[in-house]
Amino acid sequence: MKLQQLRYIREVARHGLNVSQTAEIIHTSQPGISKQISMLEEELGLKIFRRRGKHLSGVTPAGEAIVALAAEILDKVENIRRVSREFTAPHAGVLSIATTHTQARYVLPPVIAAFREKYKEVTLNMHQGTPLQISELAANGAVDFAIATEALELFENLIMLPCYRWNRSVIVRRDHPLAELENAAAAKLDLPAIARYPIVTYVFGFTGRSQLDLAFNRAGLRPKVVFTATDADVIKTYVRLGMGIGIIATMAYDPRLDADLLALDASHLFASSATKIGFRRGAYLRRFMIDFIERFAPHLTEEVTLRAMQTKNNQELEALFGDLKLPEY
Amino acid sequence: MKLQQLRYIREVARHGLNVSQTAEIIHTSQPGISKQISMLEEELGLKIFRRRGKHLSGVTPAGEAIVALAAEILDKVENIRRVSREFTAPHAGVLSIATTHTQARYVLPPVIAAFREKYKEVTLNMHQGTPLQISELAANGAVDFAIATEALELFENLIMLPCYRWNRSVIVRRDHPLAELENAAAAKLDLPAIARYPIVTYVFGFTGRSQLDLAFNRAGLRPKVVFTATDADVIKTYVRLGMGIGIIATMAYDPRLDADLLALDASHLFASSATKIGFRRGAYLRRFMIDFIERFAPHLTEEVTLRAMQTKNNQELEALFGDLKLPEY
DNA sequence: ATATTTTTATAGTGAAAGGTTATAACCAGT
DNA sequence: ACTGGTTATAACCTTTCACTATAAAAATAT
Repeated sequence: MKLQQLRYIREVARHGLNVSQTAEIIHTSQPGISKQISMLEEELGLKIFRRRGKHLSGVTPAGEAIVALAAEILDKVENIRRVSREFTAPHAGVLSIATTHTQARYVLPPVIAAFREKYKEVTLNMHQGTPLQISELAANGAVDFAIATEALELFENLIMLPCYRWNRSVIVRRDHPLAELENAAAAKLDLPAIARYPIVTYVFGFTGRSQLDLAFNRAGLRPKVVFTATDADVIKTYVRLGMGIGIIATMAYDPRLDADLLALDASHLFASSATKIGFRRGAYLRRFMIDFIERFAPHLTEEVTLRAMQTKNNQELEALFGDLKLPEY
Repeated sequence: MKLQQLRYIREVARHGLNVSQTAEIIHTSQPGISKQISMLEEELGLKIFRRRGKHLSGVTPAGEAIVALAAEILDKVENIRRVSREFTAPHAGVLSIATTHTQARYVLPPVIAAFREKYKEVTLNMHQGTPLQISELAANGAVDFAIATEALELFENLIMLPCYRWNRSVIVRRDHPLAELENAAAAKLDLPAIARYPIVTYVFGFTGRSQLDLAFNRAGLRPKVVFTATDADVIKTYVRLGMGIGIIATMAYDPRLDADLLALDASHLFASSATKIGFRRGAYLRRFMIDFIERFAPHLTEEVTLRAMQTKNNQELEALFGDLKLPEY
């Protein structure tokens, strides 16, 4: 048994059992892969893949178990490499983060700036995507961290650490009727008042959109959502055009740049959402990665992170953070 | 990085950093190992082993982490092999058990007999040793199961399942003063009565000997232990010679073969001990292995065993069995 | 201190492995 | 039945790997 063989079966399983395509992706020849897989099957005395004629058509039950073990092995091999780099070049390396617009645009910039200042030799890769894409990237090991508010919990092999809670604001043009509430008691803004106007907000599945629908449903209201976008910048643009009132994450309102708009705190109307940072269970975290987490969420100290890494499933993880008070914005 | 290289560093680390000796043990040449280790170190860009001149003198901090990961990887490779054998030859294989005299002689025979009946193609290896040796064998993966009453808890990487509780009996010659208690109420036998006579029992560290000392100490008694042995057969032999009274595990008294001796139940005098079966955390258990466990301890069903395998440390494990009532003999 | 034994590194060699290209064989969808 | 895509086989070549022999260096004994 060779590591190469394990790698081949993992990659082939990952890429839809298409050997030729897999060969291209991992820059080797198709016969090489086919041959090594056959040899491994020969050695183990069983078929890992089911075939229909010459084509691979499925994974055998034994194959399922073997491919899963192979993946675990290769992850650990990667961990050996990481440990080595940690010792040979502690402040150099690569940090890949996948995240959503909201985080990338409004939350991460100061964290990233400070991080880069300290770790000048760490190459930073940022990938923007939908919460689901982000989670998948992290679950596959394509990126080190996923930072998002949704979808992270769908992957059992992601360790998610809660970072902070945040609320929503209603943003309106200064000539909008609701603008009169600017100096009134916050309680004056209520759901019926909002539902009276056309709404511009996030697409479903983005930035805690589900919490928003939930609140209206509970109140028995059917708001007129006239436009949805995946990011607050687009939303603000259409609010400016007078298309309606916006509902966005509070941290996406910039008092300086958005001076022409008015933000009305709506934290009493919608349940707050928690943004989380997720990484792969079993991955070895470089020191600078642990440091990044702590910079992003100061309560996630090295000790807390290491403890979370020890957990085996999401139940244990939740037990760990069950009674934690998160900072709330 | 090759699996072979990982194997070499693990073996060298295991065998006191002596490359020549390691080469002999694993049946290969010393230059081969030396070269592969150098190549791996070259690839990772760091030294795994510290050297004094040409001799290996220690493991570097990075090396510690790497060797540990290598061991985990190789364990999983072994698991792949086991999965394969499970599918290609479900009822064939090897079952290696390390245990103490008491278990091997008095408890296991019927279990083993029934097991062999069902799994004729499973080669059984039994190893007898001290509780500590037994635990080490299991912790290293040299055997599949360790069965013992002591020392198993010393290894964090052993999953131990409690099998049954057992008590002690005092065995005396029929001409001994204590023999008069044969038909009396059990309560008549007490610690002072026992402490009055010279005692023949287990060596410290064997078969729950510690429980025995504990009981006497608590009662403020200093029994005269005149002879200690590692097994009940030897103890019985010296009791027959009139050297003193014996205190042995109740299941080690055979009414038929030991008809010349009298066994007085002492379960009310000494706390019962629990015999456990232990196996390596992370090991893949073949079906016949799980079946063996259940035959040995019927309450350890497949489901219970699989659940126990999911635990990550001994605390979790204890939580799982905390409120379990074991069969008691 | 010196000699002897033990241990590791280096060099050279042959067998085997592993990847490559070319090509035949085969399936799947039109 | 044909065609485009996919996998298996063959032949070839380079690299790897383990082996033996031997040199070099430590550790141990004298």
